[in-house]
Amino acid sequence: MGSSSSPPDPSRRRESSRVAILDATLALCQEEGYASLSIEGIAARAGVGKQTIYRWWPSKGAVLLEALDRAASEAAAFPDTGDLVADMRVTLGDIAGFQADPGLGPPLAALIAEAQQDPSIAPMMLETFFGPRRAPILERLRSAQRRGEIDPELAVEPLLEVMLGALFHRLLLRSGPLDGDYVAYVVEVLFGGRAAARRTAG
Amino acid sequence: MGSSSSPPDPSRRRESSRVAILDATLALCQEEGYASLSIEGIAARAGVGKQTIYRWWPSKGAVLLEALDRAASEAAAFPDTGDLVADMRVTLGDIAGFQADPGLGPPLAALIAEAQQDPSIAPMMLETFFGPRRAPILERLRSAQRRGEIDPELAVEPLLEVMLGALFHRLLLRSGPLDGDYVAYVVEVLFGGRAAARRTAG
Amino acid sequence: MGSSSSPPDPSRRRESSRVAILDATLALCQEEGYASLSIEGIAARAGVGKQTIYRWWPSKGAVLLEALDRAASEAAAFPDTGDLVADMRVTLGDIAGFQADPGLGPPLAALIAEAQQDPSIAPMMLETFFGPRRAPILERLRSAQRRGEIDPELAVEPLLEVMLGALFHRLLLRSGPLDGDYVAYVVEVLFGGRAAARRTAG
Amino acid sequence: MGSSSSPPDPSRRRESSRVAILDATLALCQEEGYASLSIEGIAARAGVGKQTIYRWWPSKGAVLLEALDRAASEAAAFPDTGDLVADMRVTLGDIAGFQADPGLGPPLAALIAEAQQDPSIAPMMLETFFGPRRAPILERLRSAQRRGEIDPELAVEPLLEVMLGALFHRLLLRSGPLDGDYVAYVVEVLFGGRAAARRTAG
DNA sequence: TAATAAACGAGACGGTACGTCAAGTCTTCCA
DNA sequence: TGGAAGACTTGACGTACCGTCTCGTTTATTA
Repeated sequence: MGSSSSPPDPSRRRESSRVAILDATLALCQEEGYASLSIEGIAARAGVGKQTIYRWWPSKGAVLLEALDRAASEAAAFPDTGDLVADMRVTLGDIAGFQADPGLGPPLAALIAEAQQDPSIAPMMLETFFGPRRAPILERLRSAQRRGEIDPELAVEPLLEVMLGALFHRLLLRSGPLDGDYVAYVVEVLFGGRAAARRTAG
Repeated sequence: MGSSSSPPDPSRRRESSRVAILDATLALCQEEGYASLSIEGIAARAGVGKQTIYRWWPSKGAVLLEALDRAASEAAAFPDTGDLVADMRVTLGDIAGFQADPGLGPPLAALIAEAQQDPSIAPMMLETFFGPRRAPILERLRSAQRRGEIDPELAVEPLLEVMLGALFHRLLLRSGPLDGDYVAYVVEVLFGGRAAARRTAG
Repeated sequence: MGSSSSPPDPSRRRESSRVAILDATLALCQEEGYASLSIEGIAARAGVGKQTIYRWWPSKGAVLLEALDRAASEAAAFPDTGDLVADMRVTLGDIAGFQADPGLGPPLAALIAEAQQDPSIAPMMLETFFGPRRAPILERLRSAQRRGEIDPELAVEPLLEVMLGALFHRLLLRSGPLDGDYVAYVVEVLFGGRAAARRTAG
Repeated sequence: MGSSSSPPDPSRRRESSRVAILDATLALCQEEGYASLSIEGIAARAGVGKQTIYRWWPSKGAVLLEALDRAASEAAAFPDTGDLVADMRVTLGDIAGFQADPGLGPPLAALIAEAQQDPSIAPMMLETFFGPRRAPILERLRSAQRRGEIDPELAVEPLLEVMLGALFHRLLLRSGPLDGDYVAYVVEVLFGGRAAARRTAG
């Protein structure tokens, strides 16, 4: 018996097709929306056979993930001026700007959406896309702990989840604009203690 | 000439079909996942014609929204003991429990996902599903402001977005468990000021 | 148990609805063709409930049969001048004229077509529609036999079938025009002996 | 821009699917009748996707036409013994036998019926199905003219229409059996001059 | 410098679901 | 209580894509 097909040889892969597919995917997603994105449509737009897509990507979401990752390659700013509130405003502002970009936010939202249906997407997204982008922010939070700006006992990963979750709420539920005011609000509430219950006030 | 089709008369609607459709929708979504949920499948399971679904709901997502709303009718707890941190832990804990429920969380996540593709879902969801459930929490936050537990100048709607966004992050990205520890963390960070930059410490 | 429904009482039938249905049926058939004729469309055009049609007619074809019968009530000419060839030319010409009428031929063809699918139509058509119209022609053929114009041993019913079949060929297969030339040809070949093999010629 | 879809490439066509579709079509038509014949049913019975049918045939009738043409490929007898009446009896008898066959007559009748609703069927039928089958009969009639058996001035195409129309009458209206007696009658009346008005008798 | 083997474009295939239309049945309300 | 209105279940329509499977055609090493 044996397996009927061997895995493809990456060294023979045609780079021009790969790029054409990624470009077509992002363009179609931006123009028509993820809902009407189809493998057939991508193949036609890229001038590529469907099999070439199926050969190299496991799913439609994986193609979009790579396309988005490629498009978002410009590094965000991760300043460390010593002022945590100010630095976080800049960093979160960059991320909010990405999400508010009409060409990038919707594909990202679509990808998060797709992850709900396709269980292979969520881990791929966390590792490939979010992981590398979050690492410097976690590092900035840890440096803040070392300087005593934040309680050193606090786990910083969930802190990042809260910060980004706040942005996701607006990205996914469209409950308001993803602008500087909202970013400032989130930073103020988290790092400025603005919502802190004044339990010892009395 | 006149319009070719008139809207259906709700007084002639058959309640038994409506309930069968909602039950079938939620059951199928729980059993097979939203990805393989289809109007055809719902109709078959409910013993109903497809047209009956198309007649009364604009989209698959709208059916699921109503089905989920119906299933989640039991009121969550909104205590007001005077201890904001403790009360928020209870309330957020209830919501996290809902999202962690394997029969309710995935459909909710699917609905948020669907809202990314179908722009009519997001507002419907905010008004029908989230709105009524959030109102008592907002009221609790305002009562906290009146008692001086929270800065009275602070807008409370975005505060709720931050709290719920933190849960959404785990619901949608599966970055960790939606348990009491996480809820306690979020409440502590927001209302306990645990992450507050100690700018005046020196 | 017993049958759940009793046959309707014809004395309570509303004549205005019957006429509206027949008018709508023929009009729709002429305007849009039999293929797109539907009970729903007839009911809507006639301002009548669908049930009213189902109550009084067994099938769509039966409605059209009655509608066509009603529209074709003007008697054709059945002369008996003593000249069989001339008389048949007039009579067949009348029938060909009916079939060539763009408002009457296509519905008749559609009815013959429908009879192929609905076995109750063919006998109904022969009795209701064709029977009364053919009787005077048969009578004319018999009078020709009595006068010695036709072999008295010959059965005349099949003779009529041959004559009308010739017209049906052009009606149904559109193999040529249903005009006076064709009628003259048919009459000549049948009653003029134009195609007769000249076996005794020598 | 250019047309959005190109015609399919016949060289890539799968013959096994074509045959399965034709077999399924004729079988279903014989078993259940043309009225309940559906593209869905054919596809299911043939183990084929619906698109494969839509790709290669323009309509349900066209599929049946090809199926019937395939089933009726055995050549009929076209003798030329010199005796026109006898030869025509054989030839017409063969055709009547085909039409009287319970597996072939009804599909042929259904096709003629379908041609009334679908205007593309009639010419297709005349060219593909009837044309080749009629050619040798026309040739036989012309040879009869050359021998003086028939008036050489007579157009033979309409003569064929009259002969076959006679059969169609019985096929479509079920006014009597399509047997040898009827065939003999028709041949006698046309070529034997049995119905000829004896205008010069007196 | 061929030969050769893989990836490629193209697209037909068996399927599933779409959203629409009409069939015939059943129920409600009106005159 | 007959009839208009129309919601209901059923089932077929023709379309869009799915993911798989050949086809010839590049393309880029290996012989």
